[in-house]
Amino acid sequence: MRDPELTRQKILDVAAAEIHARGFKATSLSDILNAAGISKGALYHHFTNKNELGYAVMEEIFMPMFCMPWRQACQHDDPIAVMSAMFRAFPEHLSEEELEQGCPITNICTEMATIDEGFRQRTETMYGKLIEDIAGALPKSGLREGVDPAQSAMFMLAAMKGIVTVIKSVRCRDTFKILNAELANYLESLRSEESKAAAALREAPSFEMPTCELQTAENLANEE
Amino acid sequence: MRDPELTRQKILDVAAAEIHARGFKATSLSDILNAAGISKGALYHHFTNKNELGYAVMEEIFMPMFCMPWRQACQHDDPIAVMSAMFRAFPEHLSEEELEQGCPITNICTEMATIDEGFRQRTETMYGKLIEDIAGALPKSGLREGVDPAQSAMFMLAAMKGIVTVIKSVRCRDTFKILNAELANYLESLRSEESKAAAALREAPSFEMPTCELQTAENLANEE
Amino acid sequence: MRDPELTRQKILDVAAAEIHARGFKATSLSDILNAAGISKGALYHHFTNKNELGYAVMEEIFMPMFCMPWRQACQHDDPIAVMSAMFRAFPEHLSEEELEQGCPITNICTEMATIDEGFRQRTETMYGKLIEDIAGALPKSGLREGVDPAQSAMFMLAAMKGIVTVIKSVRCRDTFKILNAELANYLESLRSEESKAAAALREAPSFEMPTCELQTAENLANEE
Amino acid sequence: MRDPELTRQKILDVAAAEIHARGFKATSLSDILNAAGISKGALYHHFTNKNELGYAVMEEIFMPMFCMPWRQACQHDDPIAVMSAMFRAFPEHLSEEELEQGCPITNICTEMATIDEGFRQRTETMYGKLIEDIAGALPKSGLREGVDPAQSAMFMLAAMKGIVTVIKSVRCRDTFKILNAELANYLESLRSEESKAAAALREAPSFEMPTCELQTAENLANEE
DNA sequence: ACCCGCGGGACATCCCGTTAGT
DNA sequence: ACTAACGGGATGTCCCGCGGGT
Repeated sequence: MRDPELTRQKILDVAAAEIHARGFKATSLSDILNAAGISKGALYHHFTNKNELGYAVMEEIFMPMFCMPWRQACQHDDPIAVMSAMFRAFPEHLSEEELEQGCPITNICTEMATIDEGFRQRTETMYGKLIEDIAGALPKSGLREGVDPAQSAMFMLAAMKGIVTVIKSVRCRDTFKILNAELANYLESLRSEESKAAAALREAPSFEMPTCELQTAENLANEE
Repeated sequence: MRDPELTRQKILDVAAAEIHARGFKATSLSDILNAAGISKGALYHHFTNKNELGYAVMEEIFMPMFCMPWRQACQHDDPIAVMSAMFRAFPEHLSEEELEQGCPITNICTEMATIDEGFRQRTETMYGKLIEDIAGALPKSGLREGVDPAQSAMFMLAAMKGIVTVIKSVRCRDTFKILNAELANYLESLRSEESKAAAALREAPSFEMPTCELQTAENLANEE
Repeated sequence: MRDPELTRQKILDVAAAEIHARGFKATSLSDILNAAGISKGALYHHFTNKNELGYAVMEEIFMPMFCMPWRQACQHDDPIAVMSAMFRAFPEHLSEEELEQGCPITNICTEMATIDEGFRQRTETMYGKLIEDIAGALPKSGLREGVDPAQSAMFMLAAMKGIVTVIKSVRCRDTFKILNAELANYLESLRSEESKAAAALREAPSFEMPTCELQTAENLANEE
Repeated sequence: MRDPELTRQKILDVAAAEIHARGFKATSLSDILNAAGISKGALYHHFTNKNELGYAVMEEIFMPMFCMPWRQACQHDDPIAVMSAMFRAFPEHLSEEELEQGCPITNICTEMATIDEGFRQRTETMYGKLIEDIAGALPKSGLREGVDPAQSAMFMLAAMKGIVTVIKSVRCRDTFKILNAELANYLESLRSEESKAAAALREAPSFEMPTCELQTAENLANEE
C-alpha cells in the first residue's frame, strides 16, 4: 500500500496532464491533489514547491516524451526519411485534445521563461542536446553541399514548434497536415542528388508513433 | 485633466508592457494599476474584467504591432524580397528584453488558448486575415510552379513564430540570425527562375523596421 | 456606514487586544478578522501585511498607552513623588487579565526582536525618547549628588519591566505590590536631603491612573 | 551508533539553541530536525509533542544554565560580594549574539505564559526555589536592619531580567554595564554598616563565569 | 470619469503529528 | 530506536471584482 515511488509517479503523471491541459500558473496544486487522490502532505513530501514539481514534470515526463521520436529517428540509417515520415504521420496520430493543447514544453517555457529561470534553462539545455544528436545523425542521409546540419536541425525544430503553436490557435487538422508536409519537403530538400535518387528507389519507411516507455504510475503498479 | 480616451490608452499601453513582460496570468491588475498610476475604478470603468482588457490589448496593441511589417511588405512589388530583408534585419533590431520576451501574441495565445476561447479565436481570425493578405501578395514576386501561396505563407508564419519561441528559451542573437537567414532562404526558394534572375539584378531593398503608428497614450497626449 | 478611519481603528483595537492576550505569532489574522467583524480585504486594504499591522498596533496603541503615565508624571513639579505613587498604585489598578498578560511592548519585543528588526527598532527609539524625557524631569525633584538622571531613569524603566515580566509568571498581586514598593523606595533614594525633608512635609500626591485618550474605534464612533 | 540518550541530548541541545535564537513558536520542528540531522520519528520517540520538548528544554537546559551562577554565589561566605561582581562582569562575558537574544527563560515564558500553563508554571516554581535559596544566603553578608531578604532577592531578580530584556531591544553593551552597575549598587546598599566596613577591607572576589556543566550531547559523546 | 473602501475566495506554503515499516 | 511516508488543517498573502461616493 505504501509505495513512495509510485506516489511520486502518480503525482508527476497527474501534474503533467493538468499542466498540459491548463498551463502551469492556471493549474492549482489542489487540482493535482484531487485528481491524484493524494494529500497535500504527500505532495509536499516529494516536492519542495510548485516550481520544483514543474521542473520534475518537465524532466521526467515532457522531455522524454518529446525527445523519444527524434532519438529513434536518429538511430535509423536514413534519418531524413524517418523524420519526413514522422512529420507526415504526426497530425493523424494526435487526439483532438492534444491538438488543442499543443506542445507541453513549448507551452510551459513560453509561459514561464521570463518569470523563472529554471524552466528556461532546462529547455535550453534540452534543445542543445537534441540539436546535437540530430545534427550528428543527419549526414547519414547524405546532405547537399553547403548544408550545415546543426543549422538545419535547429530550423526544423523551430519550424515544427511553430507549426504546433499555430495549430493550437487554429485547431485545424488539415492545416496541420499541410504545414507538416511542407516541413517534410524542407527536410528532403537537404539531401544530395545521390541521396535523393537512392531514397526514391527505397520504400518510404513506415512510421509508427513510438510508444514512449515512460516511468508512469501505471507501469510501476503493473510491475508488481 | 480628465481625458477618458487618454486614460484608456495609458491602461492599454501599460497593460501591454506588463503582460508582454510577465505573461497574462502572472500580471496582476495591481501591477498594471501601479505602473499606470491610476485606480482600479478607472480600469473597471473602461474594461469589464481582466480578460476583456487582455482582448483589447491583443487587438489594439499586439496585433497591429505584429501585422504592420507584413502589411507593408505586401504592398511592395516584390514582397519576397522585402520579407527576406525583414527576416535578416529583424534579429538586429530587437532589444535584449524583447528577445527574451518573445512574440506577445504567441505568448498570450499559448498561455490562454486552452482556458479561454476569446484569446484563441482572436488569434485565429488574425492569422486568417494575415495569411490571406500574404498569400495574395506573394505571386507578385513570381512563384515557382507548384507553389501554393497560402500554404507557403502559413509555413513562413509558423516557422517565424517557432524561431522566436525557440530564441526565447535559448537567448542567443546569433542563433536568431542563422535561423531567420534559413527562413529567408526558404522564402527565396519559392521564386520562379525568371524571378530569381530579376531579383539578382535588382538591389536588395533596404529594410527599416516600420515605426508602428499605434494609438498610444503618448501620441494622444502630444496631439493636444 | 462607510468610514475607513473607523474601520482602521477597529482593526487596530481588536488586533491590540488579541496580540496582547495571545502574543504576536500566536494571533492569527482570522482571529482578528472574526473578532472585529471585518473582511480580509478590508484588513489588507489598510495594512500591507501582518508585521505592518503589528507595527501600527505598537505605535498607535501600545506605546501611547505605555508612555502616557510617564509623560504625565514628568510634567509635575515633583516627578519622583508622582512616579512613586504610580508604582504603589499600579498593582491595584490592573485587572486580573492585565496582570497575567504583562506589558504589551515587552511581550511583542521579547518575542519578535530577534526575527524582525521593525519591532526592535521601534521599541529602541521609544525607550530612547522616554528616557530622555524622564531624565530631563527627574532633577526637578532635587537629586542626591552623584546621581545620573539618565542612568537612574533607565534603571527604573528596566526594573519596572522586569517586575511586570516576573509577575506574568508568578501571578501574584501581593508580590507585585512588594516589588513595586521596593522600586518606589529606589526612586525616593535618589532625592537629596533637602528634597527628602520637603517631600516629608508635603502630602503625597494622590495618583489616579490616567485615562489614556487613545484614538479608539469607540471614540471615533461617538464623535458622530 | 544507536545511543538513545545521546540522541535525546542532541535534540535538546539543538532545540535549545534554535528556540533561544528564534523563539518557541517561530521555531519549527523541521528547523530542529535539520539542524540536528535526525528524523521526525526520533524526535517523537523521545518527546510526545512540541510543547513537551519545550518543557524539557526549559528544565534540562535553560534553567540549570540560568541558576548555576546564583547557586554558586549562594555558597560563598559573602554572597552580596559575589553577586555584585557577577553583575559587573556579566555584560563583558556575553557574545554579541547572546546579548541580542536575551534571557531564554524570560523569552519563552513571556511568549508562552498566556497560551500554555506548562511554561508558566515551570517558570514560577523555578523562581520560587531560586528566591528561597538567595533569600537564605543573603544574610550571610550582613544585612541592614529592615531589609527583607526575600523581597530584595525578588527585586534583584526582577531588575536583572528587566535589564536583559531592555538590552535585547537596545543592543548596547555599555548601557548594559551601566544598568548592571546600578543593580550592583542596589545590592551593596543592602549591607549593614559593619558589613560595609568589612567588605571594604577585603578584596572584591574575582568572578569568573561558571562553566555550566550541563548534560550536553558533546559531553555524552566524549565520555565514551 | 474616476476613486476608494471593501468583500470574499483561492492559492502556495508550511507545520504538527501519526503510522507503516525496519 | 529510528526512518520516512503521509494526513490534513491552518496561515498569510494576494487577487479579482463590486459599489458607494464625488
